Amino acid sequence: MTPSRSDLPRPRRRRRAANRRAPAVTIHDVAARAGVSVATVSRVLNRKEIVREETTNQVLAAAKSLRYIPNVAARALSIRRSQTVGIVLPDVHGEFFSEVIRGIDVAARKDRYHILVSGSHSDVVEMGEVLEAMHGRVDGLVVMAPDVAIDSLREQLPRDLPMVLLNSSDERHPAITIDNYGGARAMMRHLAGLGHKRIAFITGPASNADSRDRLRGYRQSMRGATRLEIAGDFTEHAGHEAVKQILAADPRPTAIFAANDSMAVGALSALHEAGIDVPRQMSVVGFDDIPIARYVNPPLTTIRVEIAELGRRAFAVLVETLAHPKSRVRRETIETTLIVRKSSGRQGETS
Amino acid sequence: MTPSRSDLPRPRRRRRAANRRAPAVTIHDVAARAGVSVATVSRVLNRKEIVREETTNQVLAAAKSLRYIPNVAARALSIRRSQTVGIVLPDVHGEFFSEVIRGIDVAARKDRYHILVSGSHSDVVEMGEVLEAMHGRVDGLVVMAPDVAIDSLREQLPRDLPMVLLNSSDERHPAITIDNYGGARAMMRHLAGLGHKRIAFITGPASNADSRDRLRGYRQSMRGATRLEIAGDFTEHAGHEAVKQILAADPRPTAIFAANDSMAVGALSALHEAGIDVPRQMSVVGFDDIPIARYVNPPLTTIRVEIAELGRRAFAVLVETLAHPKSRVRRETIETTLIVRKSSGRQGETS
DNA sequence: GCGCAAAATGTAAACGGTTACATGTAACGG
DNA sequence: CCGTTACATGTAACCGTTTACATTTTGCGC
Repeated sequence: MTPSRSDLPRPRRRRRAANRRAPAVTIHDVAARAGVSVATVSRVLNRKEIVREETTNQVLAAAKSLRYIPNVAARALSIRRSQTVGIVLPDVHGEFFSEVIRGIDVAARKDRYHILVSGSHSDVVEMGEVLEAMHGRVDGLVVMAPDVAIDSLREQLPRDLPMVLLNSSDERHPAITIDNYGGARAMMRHLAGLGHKRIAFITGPASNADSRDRLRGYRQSMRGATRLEIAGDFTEHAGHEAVKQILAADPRPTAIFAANDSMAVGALSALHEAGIDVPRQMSVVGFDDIPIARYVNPPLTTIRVEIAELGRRAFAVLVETLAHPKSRVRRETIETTLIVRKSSGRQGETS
Repeated sequence: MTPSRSDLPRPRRRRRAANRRAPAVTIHDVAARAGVSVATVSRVLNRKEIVREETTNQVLAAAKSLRYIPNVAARALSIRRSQTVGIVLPDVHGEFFSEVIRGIDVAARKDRYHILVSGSHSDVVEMGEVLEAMHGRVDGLVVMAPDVAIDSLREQLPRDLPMVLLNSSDERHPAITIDNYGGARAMMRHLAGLGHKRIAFITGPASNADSRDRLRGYRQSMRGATRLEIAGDFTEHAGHEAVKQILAADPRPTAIFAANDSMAVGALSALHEAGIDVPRQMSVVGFDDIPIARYVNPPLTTIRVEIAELGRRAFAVLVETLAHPKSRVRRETIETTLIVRKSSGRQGETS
C-alpha cells in the first residue's frame, strides 16, 4: 500500500517534459506575480465579482507587465461556450462569398461574437471533417450547403449544436432564404414588358437551391413559350460559353437571363466579342446585384439581393436560437428588388 | 484537520449544476459504453499505440453508436497545438480577399490544417481583439495589415506565436510580398511602348504597402514627365470618381494606370458613361488580374498576381516556421506577369 | 476587545481531452 | 511452477480557465 508518489500534493509542475514551444504566460503566472490566487485574477479580468481596488490594480499591473493574454480555448472549455459562430460554405464563387461573410462578421462583432470560417468544400465528406473540426470551438453554425448534403450533415453534427441554414430547404432547422422565385418572376415580367418573347436562361448548378428556384420562376413565366435552357455553374466562364449555344439557336432569343450576375458578366463579354450590341440586339440580365454589376459595360440589369443582409439575418436568428433553444424553428425570406440598368432594352430596337 | 469532503476520490460528477445546453457526448461516455478506460478510447481514436483488435472494435462501435465527436478545443488545450492557423485581414475588397483565403485554405487542407478567418478590421484596436480571440485556438497566423499597425500588433501578440506577414515590411517576421514595384515598372514600359507619355495614376490607400510600391514604380518611370496622381482606395467607386478629375486635366492624359483592377473597372465604367472610347481615346490598365478582369469590356490589360499563390506560399512558410522555429526569417517575393488585353492601345489612334 | 455579518480571497473540482507511468496479463523458457 | 518479458490496459496528472464552496479578513456595534 505504499504509494510510490508523495502523499503530499505537490506544487503544480509547470511543464511536462516533451513540450516543444516556449511556454506562454498563464493566469498562474499572473497570480504568482501579483501575490494572489488564480481565482482572484480571473475575477478581476472578468469584472464579475467585487475585488478590492488595490488588489485589482496589482493584478492588472501584473497582467500587463507579463503581457498576459487569456487562452480563449481553455476558457471556452471551462464555461462551455466560445462566443464564436462557425460559417461553413461550399465552393462559392467570388463576391457572393465575401459579402455573406462580411454580413455575418459585422453583425457578430456588434454582439461581441467571433467567427470561424471554412469555405471551398466540394463534398459531403469534407464538410463533415470541417464540422468535426469546429466541435468545441463554436456555439452555433451558419451553413450553406447543397441541400442533398444537409441530411447526412445532420448525422455528423454534435447533437444540439444550433445551426442556421442559408438557402436550403430543410424542415428541422431555421433557415434564411432569398425570394428567388419571386425575383425571377419579377425579372421575367420586366423582360416581357420590354416585348421579349424568346428568352434564354443560363442555369446555375442543379444541386443549388437558389439556382433551382430561379429556374422555376423562369419556367413558370415561360409557360406555353419555347424555352431555351443552358446549363451553367455560376462562373463567368460558364456564362461566356453559354452564349455560343444561344447565338446558334434558331430562332435566336432576344434576351438572356442568367441565374446569377457572374454568368451574366461572362455572357456580356462573349456577346461583345461576337460583335453583338447589348441591349440593342440582345438584352442580358442577371441576379444578385454583386458590386461589380453596376460597373460592367453596359451596366447590368439585375435582381438585387442584399447579400450582406442575408448573413446578418442568419446571425441574428442563430443568436436568438442560442438564447432560446426551444423557440420554434424560424424561417425568414429576404425580398428582392428589380434593378433596371442599361443591359436590358426594348425588343425590336434591333439594327 | 478533518477534511470537510470525503477522503475517498468521488466518481467524477458529470455536470455541474448551472449548465445550460444539453450534455454533449464525451470520451468518458464512450469509455463507459465500451467497458474500457478513457486512455484506451483515446489510443484507438488516435491510432497511436497498439490496442487489441477486439478492443478497438468495441471502442469504435461505442463511439459510433453514441455519435461521439471529439472536442477539438479540449484536445488543443491538452496537446498544446490546434492544427489550425489564423488568418487576419483588414477590410480588403471583394475578390482579392476571397482569393487569398482560398489559396491558404487549399494548402492548409492538404496538410490537415484548418483555418480560422477574421476579416474587415479597420483599426488596430479591433485587430488586437481579434488576435486575442485567437490565442489558444491557432498555432500560427497569417496577417495582412496596414504596416503602421504591425508594431503595435506585435505587442498584443502572445510571445512566440509564429506569424507570417502578407505584403508588409517588417524585419522580424517572415513575409510574402508581391513584386509590386517590378510589376508597375513593367506596366509603365508597356504603356511607353505604345507611345503614351501623359499617364495618370489612381493610387490605393496610403497605408497599404502594395499600394505604395506600385506608386513608387509609377513615379520612377515618370521621372522627368508631368505626373497626375489621383488618390483612391482600391474600390470601384474610387476608380469611377477619379475619372472625372482625369478628364478635366489639361492636357488630358492618354492613359490611366489604376493601382488595382477594381479601380480600373470603375474607371472603365465612368469612361463609357462619358462616351470616351477605350482604348482608342484612352487606355486603361490595372493591377492584380482578378477573375473579372478578362470579362469586362474591353477586357483589361493588367499585371497578373497569383493571389491564391500568395496565400499558398504564406501557409507553406508558416508551417515551415512551426516545424523549425529557429530557422531564419524567410521573405519571399511573388513575381508578376504583364497581361495585355484590349483596354490598352497605341497612343494617337484617336479619332 | 469581542462577536458576528459581510466582504474579499483562496482552494480545488471541473471542462474534455492526452499521455507518463503503473499495473495486469499472457506467453515462454527453464 | 516460477520469473521474465512484451504487450495491453488502467490511473491520474496535466493543459489553462471558471466558479462553488470554504476560509480568512474586515468593519461595525456594543
